[in-house]
Amino acid sequence: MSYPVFAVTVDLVVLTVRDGELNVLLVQRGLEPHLNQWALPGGFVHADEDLTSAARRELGEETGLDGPGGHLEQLGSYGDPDRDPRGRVVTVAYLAFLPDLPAPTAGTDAAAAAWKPIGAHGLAFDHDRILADGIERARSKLEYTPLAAAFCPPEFTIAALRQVYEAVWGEKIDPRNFHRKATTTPGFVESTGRSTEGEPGRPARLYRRGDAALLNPPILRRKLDG
Amino acid sequence: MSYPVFAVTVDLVVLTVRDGELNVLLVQRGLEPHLNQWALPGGFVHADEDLTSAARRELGEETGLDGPGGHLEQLGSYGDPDRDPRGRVVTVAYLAFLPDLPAPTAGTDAAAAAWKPIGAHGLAFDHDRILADGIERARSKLEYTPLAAAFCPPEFTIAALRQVYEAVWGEKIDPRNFHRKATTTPGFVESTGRSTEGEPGRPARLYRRGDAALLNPPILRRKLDG
DNA sequence: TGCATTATCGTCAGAATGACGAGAAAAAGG
DNA sequence: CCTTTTTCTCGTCATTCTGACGATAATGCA
Repeated sequence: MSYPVFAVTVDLVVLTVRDGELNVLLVQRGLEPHLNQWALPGGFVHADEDLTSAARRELGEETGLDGPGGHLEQLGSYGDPDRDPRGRVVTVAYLAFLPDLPAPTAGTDAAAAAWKPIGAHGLAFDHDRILADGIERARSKLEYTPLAAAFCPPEFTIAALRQVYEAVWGEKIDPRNFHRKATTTPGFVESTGRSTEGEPGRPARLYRRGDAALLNPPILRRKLDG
Repeated sequence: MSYPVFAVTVDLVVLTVRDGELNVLLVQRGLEPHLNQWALPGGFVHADEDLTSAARRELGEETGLDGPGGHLEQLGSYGDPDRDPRGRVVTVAYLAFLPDLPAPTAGTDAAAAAWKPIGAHGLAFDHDRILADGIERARSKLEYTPLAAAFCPPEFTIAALRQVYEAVWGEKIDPRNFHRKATTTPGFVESTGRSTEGEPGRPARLYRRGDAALLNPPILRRKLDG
């Protein structure tokens, strides 16, 4: 049997919220092709490695971990014949949500790693498109799942959760209506009994992520940009 | 540079509604491995071929076309190291919705092709899992998109559209409430002005698919099995 | 003490939903 | 030809959900 030969990589769209803004983890390439250009972190899948394992490994190499509060899912595959000058390379993109904590560390084949606000970057390969797809997926996921909590530390306030929505969607949300929605939607958040201390304003109750896989009813954006 | 070598295939989850039941297109394998076992249709990606083009080509080889009224989207990639005994094979799965019309024709490397009701098949490779993922995706897509119309011919009645939801979700829906929802949700369906003739009961108005990419508000299932 | 800030609770009108009644318009059958 | 059956379509009504926004609670800070 004869069939074409491919290389397979994983690329990561790692999102976090910093200072009320949605950020993505980018690396400056230390190898050809696209030397010194910014790109999504990623690398080749090893010979005896699962795709998800490869994504988790790359995530660990760049950030440290996707521990509790994080989330990792497959985003999609990209395989245009001319997307990589080295030859036929199919990449399986993964989407990760992380709390703000980690400071990125450049991997072995990267000159630098940094959080960058989402926006117009001229990324290497087809990474601009992969990033756009990841952001759109994230915006949609927040509507129907409790994954906004994946952007938060294990314990968080309703206000912190709301700021995730505001950052990812890029629109202001009424704090009173959001509070009602978050606390009454079954399985979204669970109270820990604790509260914040030392912050300005009235102390806020702390919550952890609930056990629902889907929000019912969902939290819908006002305007759909379909 | 050295890295592992892969083969890349596309596999198709082709769904349609026949006699009020959700059906999937399966082929009986004409080659090793898993000779004579039922599997999802698919094949190797050619040397100079886009992933989506490969999926469309395979769909054409098995069914004839995914013409107007149909829909094709990427479902996800599967790459466990031992998923294919021939070696390291990553498959990119695609999900297709088609109207009932076509009768399947066995491709060159298949002994047979047939529509089968979804349910417990012992499919080759990891195709049981891919099929389950495709069905779950379809159920979810009907909630938030107008893609139920992709299961219908270019002109269809509201009742036909409702039967798609009932088949895919496996639950009965009140015809009167569904009629109100379908006709008032912006961009879901557009009236053609024509009506059915010769059918029992009052003639039904015919509609075509609307131009919305997302349904707002969505059509939510009662029970979430997530 | 008074003020700014933030969290939380309540209220109210409008929209959406689920349950269901009832009429309209055709085929089918005596 | 007239009745029955079938299916489509439009209304009604109570309940729930949403968006807008007022009011109060509980803290830090001047």
